[in-house]
Amino acid sequence: MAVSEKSPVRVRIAPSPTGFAHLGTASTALYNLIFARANGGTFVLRIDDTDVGRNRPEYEQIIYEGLHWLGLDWDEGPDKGGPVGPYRQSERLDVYKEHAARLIADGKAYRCYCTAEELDAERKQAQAEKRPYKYSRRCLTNPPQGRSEFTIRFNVPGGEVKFTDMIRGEMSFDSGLIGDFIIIKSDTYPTYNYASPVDDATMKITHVIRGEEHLSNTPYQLMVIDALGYERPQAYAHMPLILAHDGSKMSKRKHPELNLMLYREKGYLPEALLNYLVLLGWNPGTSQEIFSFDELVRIFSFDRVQHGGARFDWDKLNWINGEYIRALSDDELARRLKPFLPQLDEATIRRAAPALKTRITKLADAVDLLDYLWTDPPPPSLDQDAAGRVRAAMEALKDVAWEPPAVHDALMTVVEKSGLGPNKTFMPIRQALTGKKISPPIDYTLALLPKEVALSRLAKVAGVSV
RNA sequence: GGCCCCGUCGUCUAGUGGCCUAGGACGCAGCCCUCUCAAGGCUGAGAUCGCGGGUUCGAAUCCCGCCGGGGCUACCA
Repeated sequence: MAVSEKSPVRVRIAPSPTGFAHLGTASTALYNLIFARANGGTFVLRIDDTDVGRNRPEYEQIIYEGLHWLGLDWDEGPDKGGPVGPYRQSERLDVYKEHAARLIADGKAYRCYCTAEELDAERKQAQAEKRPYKYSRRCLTNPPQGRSEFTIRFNVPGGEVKFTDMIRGEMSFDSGLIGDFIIIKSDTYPTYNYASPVDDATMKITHVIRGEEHLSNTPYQLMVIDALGYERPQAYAHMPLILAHDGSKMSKRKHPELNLMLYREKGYLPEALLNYLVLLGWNPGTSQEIFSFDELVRIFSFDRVQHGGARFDWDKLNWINGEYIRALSDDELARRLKPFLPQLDEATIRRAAPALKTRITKLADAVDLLDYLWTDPPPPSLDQDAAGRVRAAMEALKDVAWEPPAVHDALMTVVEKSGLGPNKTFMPIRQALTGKKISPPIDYTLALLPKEVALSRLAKVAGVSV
């Protein structure tokens, strides 16, 4: 993507601290960071906390945590500072107020004393008459007297609003269809379509990369920037939305996959999640599907971004996560597994790593495979022959080095003597040790357990006392 | 309702007038490998390209209409 030389690239994300860290925030942050790094630009984090009713400071911390987990770190933000701060909208109230005063002085905004009820009635009236609703502009010409509570409305000038979307090309909206919208609420806080462009302009944002839900908001914001006499961002990019698996919009209630922290809890690797997200709405035009961040910085481009929303698919995410896990070294896998296996010491986790690698798709899957190491399974009841083979195995194992290869060799001599397939010997052992029919390869299943514990579990099912 | 965006296998997608009897990936099925489960290898099923009209010698690709989905239309962001 060619970028004009005139000003250094500055991009931003502007999440609202109104709940858990959002998947969409992660996705938008990723595209912004890629673009920033590709152009030697700056990535800004701004907190859009103008909804007094829903914002909570702890939610801001959760956003930081989620972004840090993914490695999507910002250059300027509320916690880091920077040349164009403050970066929290609630701390920029005077900025919005000053700009609003200027707009009013220029006749580009005006106070509105209408009550919510009156506006509601206007809207219903328009609806009943099947007429597209636009604010009546009553307060522009003859505001009601003797009221003290007011909002400030933007005086929409009319005309075409044009801008460049890096994904869709030239966009054009008829602002005659847009009513005078509120820019300052009666609680003195700014609305989104006002605070956002004021901040984008004063923070010298050059490229606005955000979700598609903001495409229709862009003309509102551009009008504000124009009215203030600021330079507009060079371009916008509206990324496709991430839809629920059934094609509907994701909702916090119905779709837990919206919650970023869920992925960490389930054991998705941050780099795998990022890889999946970038593929949801973009492709390189080649068959490559696994990308490092640096690779993305090199090859990502907005002209290969999808225009329509993409459905979230756990299966594909799981596959990608598995690919990343398999690509990890044993040491690294063990390190990442550690928080998921608090019952085990590091050495044990490390010894299990090779056997786990191709068997788990998420880190948390390791628990099912290894929980026999800290819980005693109920002993299965075996028939005489099987119990006999277990006894033979105990005998063969007694003096063997407690490592998978040695264990394996010892067991094979028992298999050979039995004249039966290996499973006839291995499965009873597996069940005796784990209580399950599925476990890591039998040599690992044995060797991961302390030798005495393993032998005592075998003894229990073989009907011998140790 | 108005404005805007979108519509190719179940899902993510390639495709920009002939190379498409529509390609890849995930998932699914079968086979091979194999101590279980995976991983890996191979094979296969799966899309009349939302529908209907045009334009053209020729359309998934261009045009129009319709239908469907999504977004915005808030003193939410």
